[in-house]
Amino acid sequence: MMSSLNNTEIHTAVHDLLHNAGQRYTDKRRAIIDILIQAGKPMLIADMLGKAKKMPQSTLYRNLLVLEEASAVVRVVTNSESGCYELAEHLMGHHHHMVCSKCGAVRDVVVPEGLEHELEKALEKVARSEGFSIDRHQLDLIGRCKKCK
Amino acid sequence: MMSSLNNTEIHTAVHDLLHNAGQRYTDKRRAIIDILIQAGKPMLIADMLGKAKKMPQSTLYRNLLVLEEASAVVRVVTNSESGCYELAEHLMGHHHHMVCSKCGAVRDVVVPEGLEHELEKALEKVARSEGFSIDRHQLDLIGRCKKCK
DNA sequence: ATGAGTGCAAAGGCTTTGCATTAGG
DNA sequence: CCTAATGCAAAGCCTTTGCACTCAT
Repeated sequence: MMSSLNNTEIHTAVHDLLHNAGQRYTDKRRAIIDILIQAGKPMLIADMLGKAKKMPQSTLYRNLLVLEEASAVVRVVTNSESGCYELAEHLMGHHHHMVCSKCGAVRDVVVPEGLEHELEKALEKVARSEGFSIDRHQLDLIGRCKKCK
Repeated sequence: MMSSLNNTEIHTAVHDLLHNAGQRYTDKRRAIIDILIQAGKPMLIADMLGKAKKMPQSTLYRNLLVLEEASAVVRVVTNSESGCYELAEHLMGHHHHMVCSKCGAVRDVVVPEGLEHELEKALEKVARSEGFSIDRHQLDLIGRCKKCK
């Protein structure tokens, strides 16, 4: 049901996603995807600007919106001062986040599939009774990482 | 394990929390807590400013930080443009959020206690193996509400 | 050629800060 | 009395927008 792709497959998938959205897979967009692949975790916009030193802010911001619209990346909600993005779930696999409330570090975490499935069933049931239709869920563990404990 | 308090009990509890933190329970802070009690759900800073018409922005922002520091309120992370706060869990009871990705409406939702407990156990186990200590978790269902479906 | 994508700089919007005034204990 | 809290305005910071230039098809 769930799988992550290798780097080449990811680029191909993103190319297709953009193409279907009537967008081009330009060098800058490829560079952004490469950064997210290499990081393997959610990246702050501030950090992405540090990694891609030649990329103007406006280009990064605009392309993140395009990539999000095409479902290649998702914006991760955090309490950080700057925006945070990662590859979409169908590229990364379903997972959750451990967020350090002190230093802001984010690590990916996977819960047992059985429990995940049970949780989804329960959430679906509650949501249906409220007339709410679920697109996805986001689970964050907030606490202290090894360094900040 | 799970309980919500009545309004008077909440004010008393907040008073004690602030007192323990060496802070005073002033009129403005009480007004903020009243707004959150009345709303019964997470409130955007923008909306709180609308409710408390006489409160300057700086007073609201500063007091939210004080109340958060004293564990009376928590900042809810959203993709909204402005900050979002609600009463802390020990005042509200543990719950999760259904967030409409179109209109931004937030509803509280409670999952069966058994499942919640099982989930916590599993999360604790994963976190421990990473040297991460969990303070709390946040689970959001993202989708469409009845109106926006 | 022709519209999408890019770069630079300026504008926008939410949040924080400085400082003088007021109030709670 | 004395420090914390408040109010107003200005400054900060992240993000968005305008416009001219460049690139890919």
